[in-house]
Amino acid sequence: MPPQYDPQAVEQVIFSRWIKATGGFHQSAAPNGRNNFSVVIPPPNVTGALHLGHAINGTIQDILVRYHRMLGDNTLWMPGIDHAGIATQAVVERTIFEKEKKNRHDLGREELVKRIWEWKENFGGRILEQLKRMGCSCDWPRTRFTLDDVCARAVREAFFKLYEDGLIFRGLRLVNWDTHLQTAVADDEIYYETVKGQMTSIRYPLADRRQGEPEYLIVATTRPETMLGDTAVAVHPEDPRYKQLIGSHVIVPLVGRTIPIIADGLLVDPKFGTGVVKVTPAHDPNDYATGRRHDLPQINLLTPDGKVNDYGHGEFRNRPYNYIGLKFATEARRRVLEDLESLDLIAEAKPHDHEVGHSDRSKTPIEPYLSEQWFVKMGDVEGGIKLANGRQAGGLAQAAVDAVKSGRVKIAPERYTQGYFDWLSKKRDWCISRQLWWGHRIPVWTAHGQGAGAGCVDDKSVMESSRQFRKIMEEVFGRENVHFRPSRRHGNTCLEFCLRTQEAAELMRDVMAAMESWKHHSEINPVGGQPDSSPASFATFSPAARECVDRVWALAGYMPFADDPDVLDTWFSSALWPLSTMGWPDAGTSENPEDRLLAQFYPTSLLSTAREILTLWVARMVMFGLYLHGDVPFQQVYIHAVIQDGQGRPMKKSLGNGVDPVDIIESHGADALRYTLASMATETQDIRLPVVKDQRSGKNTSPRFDAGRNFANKLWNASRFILSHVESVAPPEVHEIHAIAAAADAEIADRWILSRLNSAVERSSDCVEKFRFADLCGTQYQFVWNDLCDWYLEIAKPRINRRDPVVQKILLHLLRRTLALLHPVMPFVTEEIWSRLPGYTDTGLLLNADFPRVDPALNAPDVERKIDLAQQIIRAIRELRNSYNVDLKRRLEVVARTQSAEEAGVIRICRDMIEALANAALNDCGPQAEAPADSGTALVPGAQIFVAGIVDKQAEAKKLASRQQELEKLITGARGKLANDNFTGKAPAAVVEGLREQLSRHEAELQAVNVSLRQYAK
RNA sequence: GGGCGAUUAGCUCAGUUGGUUAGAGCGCAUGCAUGACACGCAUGAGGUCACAGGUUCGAAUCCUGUAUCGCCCA
Repeated sequence: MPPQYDPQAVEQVIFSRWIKATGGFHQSAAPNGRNNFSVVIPPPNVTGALHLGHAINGTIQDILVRYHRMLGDNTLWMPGIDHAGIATQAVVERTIFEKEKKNRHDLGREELVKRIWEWKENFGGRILEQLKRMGCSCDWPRTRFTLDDVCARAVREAFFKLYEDGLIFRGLRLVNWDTHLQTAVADDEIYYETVKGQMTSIRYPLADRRQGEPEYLIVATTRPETMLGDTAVAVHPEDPRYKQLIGSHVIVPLVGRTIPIIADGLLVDPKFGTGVVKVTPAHDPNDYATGRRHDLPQINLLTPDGKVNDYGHGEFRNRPYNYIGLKFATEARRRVLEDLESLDLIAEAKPHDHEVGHSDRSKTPIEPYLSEQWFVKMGDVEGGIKLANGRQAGGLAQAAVDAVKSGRVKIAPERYTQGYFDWLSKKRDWCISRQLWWGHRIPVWTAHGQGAGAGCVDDKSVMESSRQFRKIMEEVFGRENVHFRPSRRHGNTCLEFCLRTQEAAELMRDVMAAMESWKHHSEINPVGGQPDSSPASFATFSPAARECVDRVWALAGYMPFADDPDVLDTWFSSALWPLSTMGWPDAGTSENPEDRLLAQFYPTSLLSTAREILTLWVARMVMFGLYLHGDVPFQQVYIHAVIQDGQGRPMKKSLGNGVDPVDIIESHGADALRYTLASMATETQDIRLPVVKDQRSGKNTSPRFDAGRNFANKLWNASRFILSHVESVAPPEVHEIHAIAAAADAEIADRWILSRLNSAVERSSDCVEKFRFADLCGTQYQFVWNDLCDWYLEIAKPRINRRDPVVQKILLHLLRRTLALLHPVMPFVTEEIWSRLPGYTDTGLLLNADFPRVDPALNAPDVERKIDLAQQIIRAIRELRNSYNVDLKRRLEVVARTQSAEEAGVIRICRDMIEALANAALNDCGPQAEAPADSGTALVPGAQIFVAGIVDKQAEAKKLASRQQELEKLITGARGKLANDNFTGKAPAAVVEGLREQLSRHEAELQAVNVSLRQYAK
């Protein structure tokens, strides 16, 4: 073994050994009576690369998974990636544009989707390879992708069920619109930037001005172009300046529209600006809400690509104004301001910084945009909703609230539950449509046909008139696979339907094409309005599609079908992740044992994730889990901390302060990365990691990772040392270790280290169960570095060197247990050392070995106290040697004067170790031991140590005097406390007793100090 | 604006229901090529627990307020 652990030489070999031996950490779904432990990975973005957030979360999950695997549980860690709709499409569109100067419309939908799939196969999901380099023991053969067939099946089924139950609806709402990508984006996909703008005060003339009233109302805005869509101005109902104007009207300059002056206490702050606010319901969220309150018209001014639409014109003071086709926030704004200026309607214009939302994907400003979108209803429903287990809930959000309130889902750290409740209790409907091409298509079709609702004015008549059509469709697609309902699109009432399966969707596309081909045929072969025979191309369609079109044609003639162009929000498929990855809704319908995943591993045991998606993702998984499958998706949620740089800033590409975990794996090793990250994982919400630039590579790194590297190296060297002395030793059985510890002539150091190991094991298990990863690392560090290396190995060296068979057995036992103990945190180095144990064969991977168990028979608190005294004596002697600059090689002459015979007994038992580790000869020991002349002295609890021949009387006296003062202060304090009836009466007996004991110890020590002081004073 | 959190040694952090003289790692200082390890060994220095009040026999810990920083939701 080389004297330095070299991760690069080890990690890849070990990883392939694991993969080979376990089929890629594959966990069977066959029942076997053992406990189950399952985790689904928060699926990383397909475009993403590993960052420290993934690394810390991967480490945490792998620690838990490996721990449970070593406990013998059936352990499933489900890996996978997220198709990340907008992010991925944006990346690929950008690449294509850079290379070919083509945009998505040049390529067309089908071609773009094909290109994105190609990109995904070539470049996507590299993060999974990076997780493997970290040693993550996911069930790799089960890797899922949110857009694969299995996940798609779940998405369609979920959508269909929600649609059928009326929990999915279409509506006209204000959404965040990315004018560049031309899609709605979620709130969390927006970042805010301060933009230097202008606050413009504009005069709105009063329409029906009475005497004494002002000529104008002055309205301030940062977005003057939106005035073209104003449908009211608002004042505060109690504002004396305007109270009498409420109900009158003003004229919107440029467009000439007369709009009311309304009173709204929520929108208007009378102290801000002029106290008059323009209301543009279609272009501002607050105004939208105001518009709803007052039933104001909504005038949308935008085209999807961010230009002024046909509403952007008008007439004012007998002059036409036209802004159609101008870019909204730039060109139109400039023109509006110019026109207002020439009309002398600008009262004031001053610079104003304001926050403007930008799309995270296109980096362009977001426009609030009124558009038709699909929503999942979050709020309570009349009569409640039915969950898959038969229970009722008020609504989806309420079901998710109840699951946490009842404790079926626990969130750690607990404080995060409040945010979860706050968010869910708003019960805001969830906008699930995105105007993208990469994603799960919304499985809804609209039929605009004569027989299917044309001319119908209400829902009932639509359903009535379309009865025969519905019957045909139900017969063709299967009654359980299609659901109809009336729908309003662009003001018309028509019939829409949702199809349940992929097969049905494919058939529907065939039907649409067949319908078009027949239409074409009938146009060129008109025979009394209907063709006498089918078109030739008709034969290319499936029999089912042909049948459908034949029958529909016979019923109603040409009927156009439109499929919804939108795709679903990525979170919709993510919300199904624990279900879809385990095969829902198919699971349990076949004999295949692989089909039992859901039964075996759902609900999962734990979800580990970052706090910002507690609401967006976690809450939605709970909702869908309950609604679709009748059970929560996980029993425990663990929220890990966020890693920031040394100044407490988040790590961002733009700041250049990020550390790439792969760089750390290459420079320090995967175990060092894992250990360091785990040792920082406390309950805090932020972790600071000072970042420095590596001089040689120029890459960002952090000196913190040295801790992990050094620890792995320490373990390596301790193991190297032990292994070189146990080459032909058989692994000891537990009873042999018990016998050694229980023997009458047992070495105290052996009993001590076995007891220390025992408590390290106990604490480690406790830490893992309670997610105390930093404590876990601390416990293991202390055991390995301090107890094992600094003390035990040093104490045992003489016995090791004379090949004592007992110590060899202990050493091998310690090494085996230590490797197993550390394996969940540092899998590579431990597995590598394990493979070098005597008698190792390929069948016995540490990966599958038992995690150490607590062995109460080996607990020895009395022994630990004795060794503690010996350690203090050794330290005291070393300190004296050091402070007097005595050469390490010079053997010191030592006398120990103890408070009682008890301490003297302990010192005698530990005599060999004290003499060896302090390089001293213990000449006398006991309550009456005489201090040698000219000796230096040190105090330990229960004993005073004298070291002969190295005295500086003055220094010693000074040291003692300072201790004397300290002790006197402590003693006075303690006596005062004990004399206080308030204390003795109210404090717990144990505390009072503890103080008494301490006091008497201090008194005894003070006596010894005083005696010595008198001697030095001579 | 609402909520949550942080502030303890030069740095990064522990400190579990209030109870002995507040701990660790890194860094720093001094000494050491010692037959496992210099990615090491030994020893040491270093703290008004952000600030101001309060509760208590007793406060880093509980309460109130202030300051600074961060996060989440609007």
